[in-house]
Amino acid sequence: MQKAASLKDVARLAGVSTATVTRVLHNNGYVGEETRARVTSALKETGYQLNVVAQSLRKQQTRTLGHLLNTITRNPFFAEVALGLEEQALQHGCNVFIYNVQASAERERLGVETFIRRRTDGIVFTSPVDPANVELAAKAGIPVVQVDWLARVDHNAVLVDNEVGAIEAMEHLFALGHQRIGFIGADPARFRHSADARPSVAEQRLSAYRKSLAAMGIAADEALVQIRPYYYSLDERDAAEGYAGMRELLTLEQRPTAVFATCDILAAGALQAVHDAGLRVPDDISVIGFDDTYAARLSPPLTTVALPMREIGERAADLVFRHMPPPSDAASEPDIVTLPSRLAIRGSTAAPVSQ
Amino acid sequence: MQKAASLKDVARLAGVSTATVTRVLHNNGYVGEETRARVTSALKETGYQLNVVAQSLRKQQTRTLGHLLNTITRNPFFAEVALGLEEQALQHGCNVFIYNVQASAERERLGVETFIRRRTDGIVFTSPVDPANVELAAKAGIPVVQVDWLARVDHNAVLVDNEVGAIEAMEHLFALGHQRIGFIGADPARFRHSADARPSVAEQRLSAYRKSLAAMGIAADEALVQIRPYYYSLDERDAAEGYAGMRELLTLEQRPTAVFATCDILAAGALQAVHDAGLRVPDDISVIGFDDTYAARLSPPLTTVALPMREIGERAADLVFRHMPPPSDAASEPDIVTLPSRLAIRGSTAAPVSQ
DNA sequence: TGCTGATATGTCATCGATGACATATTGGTT
DNA sequence: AACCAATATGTCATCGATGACATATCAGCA
Repeated sequence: MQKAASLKDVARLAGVSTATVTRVLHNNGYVGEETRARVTSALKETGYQLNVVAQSLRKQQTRTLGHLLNTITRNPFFAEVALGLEEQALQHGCNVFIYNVQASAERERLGVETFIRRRTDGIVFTSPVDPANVELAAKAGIPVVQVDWLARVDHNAVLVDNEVGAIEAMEHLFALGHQRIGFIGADPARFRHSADARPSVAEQRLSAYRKSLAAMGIAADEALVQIRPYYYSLDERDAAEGYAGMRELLTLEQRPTAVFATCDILAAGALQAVHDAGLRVPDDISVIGFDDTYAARLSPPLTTVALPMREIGERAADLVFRHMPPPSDAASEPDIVTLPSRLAIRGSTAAPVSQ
Repeated sequence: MQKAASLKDVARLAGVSTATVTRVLHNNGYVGEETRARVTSALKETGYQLNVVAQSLRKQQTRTLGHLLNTITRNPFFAEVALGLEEQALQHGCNVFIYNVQASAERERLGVETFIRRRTDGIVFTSPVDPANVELAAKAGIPVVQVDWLARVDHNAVLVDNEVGAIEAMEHLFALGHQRIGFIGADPARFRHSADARPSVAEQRLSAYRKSLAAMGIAADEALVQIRPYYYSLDERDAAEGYAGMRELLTLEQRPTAVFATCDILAAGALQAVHDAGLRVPDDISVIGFDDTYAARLSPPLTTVALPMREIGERAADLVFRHMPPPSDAASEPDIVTLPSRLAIRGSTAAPVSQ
C-alpha cells in the first residue's frame, strides 16, 4: 500500500543522483563498479518499478497499441486475432488496449479519440465500421492497420483473400465430383458500406461461388442460392438461418449434392437440418464451411476454409511497427498484406452418390 | 502527421494562460464569457486532444485496468468476461490492457510487473495461474480481483457457484426421471494448485455430482464416472475426450440414461458418440453440459448450465472500482461475489424411456 | 609538467496537465 | 469611503524519467 518508490527515492538511498540510477537501469553510460552495486541494492531494497507513465511522457512514446474490435457480440475469429496481435506487440515491448466497438460507428469514433488521447503508438481496426474513423486516426498521425476488411486502399491492411479461399472450397467440391452445389450465405447488401467501397466479405464469397461455377461451365441456378439475413451473430440465430437455408435446398425437386456455406455457423445449422431430414453428411450431401471457427472443429467435424487468424493479428502488429515514426524507410506507402487461407478437409465432404 | 497540440499551444493561440484553458476544458473555476469563447475556438482550431499520459502522471491515476487472461488458447468464456469487464470499465472512464498469460506462471508474473510499471488502477485475474502473482500485485498496492477461481480468500473475487450449478443440472435430470446418470469430466488432479488451495472448478463439479447422487440415495457406481485427461483446450482434442468418454459409457452392460458432462465441449463430443452409435439424443439418452459456451447453442442445442459470463466481467470491474484508493469506506475487506448460474434447458434432455 | 581522452557522476530543463496560490477587477454593502 | 465577496486570470511547482551538458578525476603520453 506504500506508494511506489521513484528514481529519486532510489538515488537518495544509494547516495547518488537520479542520472546515475537511470544509467544503471538502462545499462548505458559510465557507472563505477562500486556505485553500480550500491544502486543495484538500493533498487532491490526499494522494490523499484519503473514508472512507464512518466517514461512515456518524456519519451513521447507510450509503447502501447489500441485495438478496436468490432465484436458484434462474441466472435472467436476476432478473439484469435486479438491474441496474435497482443503476442506480437509484446515482442516489441508494447501492450494492447482493447476497445469493443459493437458494430457502432459512434462507439468506434469514441474509441479512436480515446486512443488519440492516450497517445497509442498505433491503432488496429479489426473490421472497421466507418472508414471515416480510420481517417480520423490517420490524420492524428497514428499508424493505422485495418484487419479483415478495408473500404479503400489508403491505409495499411492485413487481409485474407476470400475469393481464393472460396474458389478453393468450390474446387474441392468439384474434385470430389459435385456439380450441383448449393450456397448458403449472408446478404451482401447488408454489409455494403458505401457505393465506392471495396466489396464486403459476403460479396466476395458469393461472387467467388458464382465465378467458380461459371469457370466450370455449370449453369447458374438461382434456386440453389440461399441468401439469408443474418451473419456474424454466431449464435443460435445464425445457426437457425443455416438450418432454414438447408431446409429450402432439401425441398428442391433436384436437391444439391453439396452445399457451400459462407461461415461455419451457417454450416453447423445446415448440418443439423440434414440430420433432421433423416439424411447423412457426407454420404447424402456434403457441406463445406468458412472461417474455421471452432464450431467447425466440434462434432461432426466440418470441412472448411481455415483463416490464419492468429497470424493475421501478428502481421497487423508488424505493420504497425513498420510504420511507427520514424517510419522505417519507405514505410510511408501503405502496406497491404494478403494472407492465404487453407482448406481444412474434415469429415463433412465426400464424393456424391452417383445418380 | 503534425504533432499534437498541447495546452500551451492552445493557450498561446487564445492569448490566455494554460490554467484558463484547463478551466474551460474541465468546466470548473471562473472563466469569463468572452474568454471561454476564445479558448473554445482555439481548442477547435488546434484540434486539441488531451494528453492522458501527462494527466495520468500528474493525477497519479491512469484510469486503466489490467486484465490477465489465462487464455489456454481460445476460450470463449474468457472472451466474454473480457467484454463485460471492458464495457464496465468504460463506464468509469477506464481503458483495459489485455495480457494473455497462456497458462504460464512466468508469463503471468511478467504481466503483473508490466501492469505495476504501467501503474494500472487495478488488475483482474481471470483464472489466476499462480496465487503468488496475485499476492505480488496486491503488495504493490493495486486493487486485485480474481475471476473464476481463487486459491485463498485474501482478495476480491467474482465467482460462480459451480456446486449449485452442478446440483441444479443433476436435479433437472432427476426431475425428468433419470436415476442412472453418467459423468464425463476433467481430471481434478491436473488442476490442483497446492495442497491448501480451494478446490478447483473440476473438483467442485465432480463432488457436486457425487453429492447429488448421495442425496437422492442412489448408490455410486464408479463405472459411470469417466475422468478424462483434457480440459479447456476447447477444440477437437476435448471433443474427442467427450466422444471417448461417452463411448465407454455406451458399452456398459447397463448404460446410463443420462450423462452429465462438465463442459460443453465434452458434451458436444459425447453427442457425436451417441449419434455415431445409432442412438438419438434425447430419446435414447440425455446429455447435459456446462458453461453455455456457444458450442451449446449450435446444433443440436444442448441443455447446459449457463454461466453469466458478461456479468462476471462487469462485477469484476465494479469490485476494482470499489477498492480503488481512496478505498470506498469499508472496502478494505476483500469482497467475494458469487453469481448464480442458470440452467438453460434446450433439446438434449428428456425423460428416459421406461425400461 | 601539461595535455588528452576515457571514465564517472551530478545538474537541470523537458515532456504536458493540474491545481494551489497569488493577483486583479468588479459590483454591491455598510 | 472603506470593505467584502464574487469573479476572472495568471504563475509556478509538481508528477517521474530522461539525456544533453557540465564538471571532475585519473591514467597515459608527449
